[in-house]
Amino acid sequence: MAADPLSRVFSALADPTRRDIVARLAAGDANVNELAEPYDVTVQAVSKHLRVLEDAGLVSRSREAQRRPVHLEAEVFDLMTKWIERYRRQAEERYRRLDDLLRSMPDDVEAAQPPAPPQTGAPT
Amino acid sequence: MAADPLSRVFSALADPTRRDIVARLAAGDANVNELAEPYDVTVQAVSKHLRVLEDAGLVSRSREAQRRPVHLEAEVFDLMTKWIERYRRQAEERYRRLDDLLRSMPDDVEAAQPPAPPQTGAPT
DNA sequence: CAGATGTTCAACCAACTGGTTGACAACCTG
DNA sequence: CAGGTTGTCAACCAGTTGGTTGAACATCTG
Repeated sequence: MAADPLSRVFSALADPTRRDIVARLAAGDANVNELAEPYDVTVQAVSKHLRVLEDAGLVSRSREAQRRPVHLEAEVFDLMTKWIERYRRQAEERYRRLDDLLRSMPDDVEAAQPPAPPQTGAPT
Repeated sequence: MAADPLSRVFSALADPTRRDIVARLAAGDANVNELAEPYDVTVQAVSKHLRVLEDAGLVSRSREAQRRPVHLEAEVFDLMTKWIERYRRQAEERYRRLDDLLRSMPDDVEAAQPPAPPQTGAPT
């Protein structure tokens, strides 16, 4: 269970059952049995799914008698959206600039090799 | 390789190497050897990573002599952001309403069981 | 045509995943 | 306390994943 936070979150949401659980938790907290009910798997399997979501920081579990209400922690979503938006924007920006460049070029140079778009600096 | 599109995208980005490749492609197209260079794995391994990214619709590969330039397809990002935003918003909305409710309650009812927050309807 | 270069395919392997069953811990309730 | 409810832990299993090596394919260049 090492893996960086971002990998854990993406990985956790890569499973449809897990995404569905998140979707349902967005409507309100629930305990394990309730969550497991609609799926055609054992409660243990759902318990495992919840562990994965918890390790990813997507949910938290409190204690309430025998029950363990599961609560969605929406903040972690930001981690993903930030990552995604960063590179989406960068790609779009690059696209725009390439476009401008092409538009400003004389008509007969079409076959020339496309000059590497000016790097703006983009680490990791 | 069945899996729904959303699972494929999340799954593809769950790997740090793959995320790094996407990050670098945001700065401009590149071919397999170039992409493989910084990592401590064989070119074949990177080729496999690219296949995963391609299956997820995150990149496309054209042909250019022996080379196969890889291009980032940023549109698929929308699929994720839409999913994320939907439930993030819903969770925040629920939170806000619960907050209002608590604020409007008489002081001495604290110990009462929290009424299930009014479901607004949230499928799948 | 004979290389060199760039990329993929095929077979294999260790590690991880999502599922199972069975036992057990924790807690309310009769 | 006995027994039901709720949830987790442990061991196991089949399938997937990320990596390897070795061979093959495709294309430019001498």
